[in-house]
Amino acid sequence: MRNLLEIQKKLVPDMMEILQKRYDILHRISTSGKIGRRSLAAEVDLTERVLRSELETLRAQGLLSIGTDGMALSEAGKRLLEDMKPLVKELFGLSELEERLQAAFGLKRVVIVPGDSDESDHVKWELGRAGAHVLRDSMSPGDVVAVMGGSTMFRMAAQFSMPTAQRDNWFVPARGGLGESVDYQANTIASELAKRTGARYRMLHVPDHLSEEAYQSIMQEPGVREVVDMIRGARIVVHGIGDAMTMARRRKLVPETMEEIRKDGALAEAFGYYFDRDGKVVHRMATAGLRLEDIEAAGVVIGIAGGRSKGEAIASVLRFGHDDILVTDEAGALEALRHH
Amino acid sequence: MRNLLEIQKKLVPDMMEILQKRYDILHRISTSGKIGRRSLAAEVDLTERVLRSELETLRAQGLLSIGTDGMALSEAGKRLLEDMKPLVKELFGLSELEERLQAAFGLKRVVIVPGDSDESDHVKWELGRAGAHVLRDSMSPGDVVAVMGGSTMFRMAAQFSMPTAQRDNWFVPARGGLGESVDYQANTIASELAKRTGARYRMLHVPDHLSEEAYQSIMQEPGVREVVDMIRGARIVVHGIGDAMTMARRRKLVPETMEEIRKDGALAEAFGYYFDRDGKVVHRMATAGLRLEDIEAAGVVIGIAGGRSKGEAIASVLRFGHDDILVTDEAGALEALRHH
DNA sequence: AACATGCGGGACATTTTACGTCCAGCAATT
DNA sequence: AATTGCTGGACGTAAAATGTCCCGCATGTT
Repeated sequence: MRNLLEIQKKLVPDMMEILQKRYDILHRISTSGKIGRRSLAAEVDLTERVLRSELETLRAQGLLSIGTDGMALSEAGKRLLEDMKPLVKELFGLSELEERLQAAFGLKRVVIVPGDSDESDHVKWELGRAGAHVLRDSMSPGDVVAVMGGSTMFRMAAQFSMPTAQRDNWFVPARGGLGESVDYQANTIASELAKRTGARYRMLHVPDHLSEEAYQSIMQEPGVREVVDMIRGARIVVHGIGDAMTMARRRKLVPETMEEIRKDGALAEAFGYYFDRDGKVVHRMATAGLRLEDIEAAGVVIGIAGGRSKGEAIASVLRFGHDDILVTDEAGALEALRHH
Repeated sequence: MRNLLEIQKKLVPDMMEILQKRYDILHRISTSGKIGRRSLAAEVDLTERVLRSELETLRAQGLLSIGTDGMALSEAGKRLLEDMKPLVKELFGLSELEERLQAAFGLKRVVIVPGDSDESDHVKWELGRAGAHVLRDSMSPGDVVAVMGGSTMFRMAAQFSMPTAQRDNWFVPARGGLGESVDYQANTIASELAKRTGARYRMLHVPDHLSEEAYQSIMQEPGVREVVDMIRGARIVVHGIGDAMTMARRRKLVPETMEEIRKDGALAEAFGYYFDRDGKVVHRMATAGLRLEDIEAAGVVIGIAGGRSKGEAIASVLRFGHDDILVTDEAGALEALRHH
């Protein structure tokens, strides 16, 4: 956050969008030569009326010359486009990257924040904020949102906000307790999110890792059963992405299991599962939380992770193919693309 | 038009305003420490509701921490303000200049475009565009607008536009013919303005300079009389500002008169009158057009002139004291202030 | 010469957003 | 305990954005 552009993005967050839209329009006119409003609208994918408003402001700025036979750039418009050329990459570079990631992994949406989470804490927080933003956009009244734990999710939750409180939204932890710092527990994060929006939440008071029999017996508990049903029916799932080995260690898996998943080529971890480089699940276990089939059934799955070091893991989870939205940083995006 | 900022101003013209507003808010919070919404609204001169919307977006950007005991900057907010410090002058330098000019000459409004008209034609056109903008803002339905001639006025008219055609506006030439290029005639400019907006216009088919008897007789003509009455009742007057001697020559004044006004210290010319450095009128003559008393009676008087070389003339006319709005460029503004 | 096409721009109903206004609930201070 | 100042919710109204349709006008085609 040092140069003018970054400051402007902070103070006028809509600016980039508008800037890009108008640049698109000018650029399209530039390449098309004389063109009419209707055909232009189709090309830049705006409704006729919206485009018209844009054209009016562009004309008011003296960038367009509009005649009865169509419109073209004025001299000032041509000059402006020329002057912009060297800046386009700086301005819209991330948007291009977003589109490439989106196409490469068949995602619905990609959001990239500038920087590298590995290098700077600031970027980590920005990543969280971007994630919060995306989640907010994705939510509708009545939604149940299942969230994972982790430091990224924590930073997301800490910056979450809703314009108006939605009392009929539910936040639930996607999985049980992990024996980590309490701040990073899925339970904690679900409650934080709920608190910050006036929504409601449920807690899942079971350990994440269960033996089969313990699983069967605890599922008999009505208080648990109820929450689990809610979790498994969540419309939105938000999760971080981690390195497989680091997560395995943090989960305190028994050495044999660790060796096993390492042998299987486990590379990434997400929502409690381990994935190899092809996005294949190499390890699964009984869980009271969200299962793979619930992920597949969920309406919107949002992955949040950044940093060059996580790029490969991100690519691996995306290959799994059930994420709809990815929120990452520049370094993570580039690295993920490299492993495509 | 080379750097990012200039490009953004072109493509997103409202951006600077928003940027400044939000910067103001942050800055005020910064100096006030913890402060409430109502008192802050009074300080930054916004209604409570508008301020509230701004605060919401600022908070969404993570720049504010709002508690039940008031608001303060978050760490990110403080850092942003710190990062902005070196850029403030570049960003809002002209606004400060505008305010200083406004205060110095008791104007209602000042608009300054960057650059120097003497140096660059581009600035001349920008000056015209800014003038057009100001005029548009000033107009209300039913207004009669009297315009002077000159190249600046020409560039203003050429870029004038209205969002929606106002059939009940009138454009009239403030004075008669001047024997200059037809493009720069007040008549031509009035008609151009009318044409560009769907408004109506009248022409004044008399020479600007008249002997007393010619004046008396021509005013008997009903067609003339009618237009003259309209001119003299104009609510808005738009004029350029020129160097006295240059204009005298262009007007082809007889040598004796020229010598006379020179002796009187004539320095500037505007709406057909000559002013000395104190803003005193040093020469007046019979005119079928706008008279001084009409200027004084007009609701809005807009002066448009730029360039370092015109700075002194601008100061002189502003001293006269009947202009409400000044549109100039950076060089003209600085020079005018120097002669204050 | 008649015609069809595509153009900008006017018009208007409708949706969406912004805004002014008032108030409830809360925390700190008097 | 009362008061003050704070945020955030609520809501009707004003204003802006938008979808939709149409008209007159050039231009190129039949």
